[in-house]
Amino acid sequence: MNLVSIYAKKLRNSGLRPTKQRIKICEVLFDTEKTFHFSINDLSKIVNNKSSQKISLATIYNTVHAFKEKGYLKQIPLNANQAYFDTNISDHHHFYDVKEKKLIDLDNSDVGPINIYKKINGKKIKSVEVLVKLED
Amino acid sequence: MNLVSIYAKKLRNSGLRPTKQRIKICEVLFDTEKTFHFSINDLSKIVNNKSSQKISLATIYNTVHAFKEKGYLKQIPLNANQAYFDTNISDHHHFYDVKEKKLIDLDNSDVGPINIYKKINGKKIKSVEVLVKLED
DNA sequence: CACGTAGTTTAGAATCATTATAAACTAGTT
DNA sequence: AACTAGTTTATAATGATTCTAAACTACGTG
Ligand SMILES: [Mn+2]
Ligand SMILES: [Mn+2]
Ligand SMILES: [Zn+2]
Ligand SMILES: [Zn+2]
Repeated sequence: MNLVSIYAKKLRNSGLRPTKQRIKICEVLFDTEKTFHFSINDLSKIVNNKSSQKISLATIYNTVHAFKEKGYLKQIPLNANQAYFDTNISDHHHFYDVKEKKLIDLDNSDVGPINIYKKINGKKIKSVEVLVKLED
Repeated sequence: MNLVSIYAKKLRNSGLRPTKQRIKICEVLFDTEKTFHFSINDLSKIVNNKSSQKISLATIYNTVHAFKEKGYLKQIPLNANQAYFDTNISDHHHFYDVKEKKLIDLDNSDVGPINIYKKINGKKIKSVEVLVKLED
């Protein structure tokens, strides 16, 4: 079974039709050993440099939102003028190099266990994300 | 010594002229027992509901940036369509209630010690911020 | 107390990431 | 083949933030 049919199946299983746009975006996002961080603009450039059949920016937005919704991507909490996403969907954290404006993964094993002692009535914890800002 | 002259002194010490706009913004931000979270728009409304002499939005932006620069305010790392700031400048963390879109302080004492084992060459840690997302 | 100047405020314009719109297109079903 | 819900797309709209440049002001100097 080739990657394209794996992506098609994955999309169908999520209730998303496996269009050629979504497949191509899957190839860029998931055909790689390493995970990576990207903005919508980054992704648009990567995708559209790969072939002459362009994918519109609107579709990139739609797809990233859909993939995030389905849990295939995570958005990184960060104060920047654009949103950053992560193909690494495991529980993990980030260094943010403020000067270089660069994100670096901090695996869960790179951070000691995090204990939250405060409880909020009727709410449960959905995620715990640590942002470590770096300076020189 | 009244609050206004305390603010004036604080501003002068930071190299900022104590204008009536900045003093008024200081009063809103710092004349209170409790710290709080706000967006630029929140602050603009609060400030301008207090008196008939309005402060322009540009000045609110300028002042918040200046105060953040000087360390009198912190920006909260969060994925939202506008920036959120905090008058609580102590080291602390946040709950984010995703449904209600509400931030809740998590004091340092509400979170166990956080150990970062990974090192980045030539960089040192500037801050460690935890965002705990809540769901029902 | 003028005066000069750097710093500040402001209205309004510009920017730009993101979202909305609605028409054309297509995957999957009958 | 025909139908339909879902998708893509160009384009417009939105809205937070930043920029601009002119008017204003705090404050040191003579
Ligand atoms: Mn980028
Ligand atoms: Mn608000
Ligand atoms: Zn990551
Ligand atoms: Zn806070």
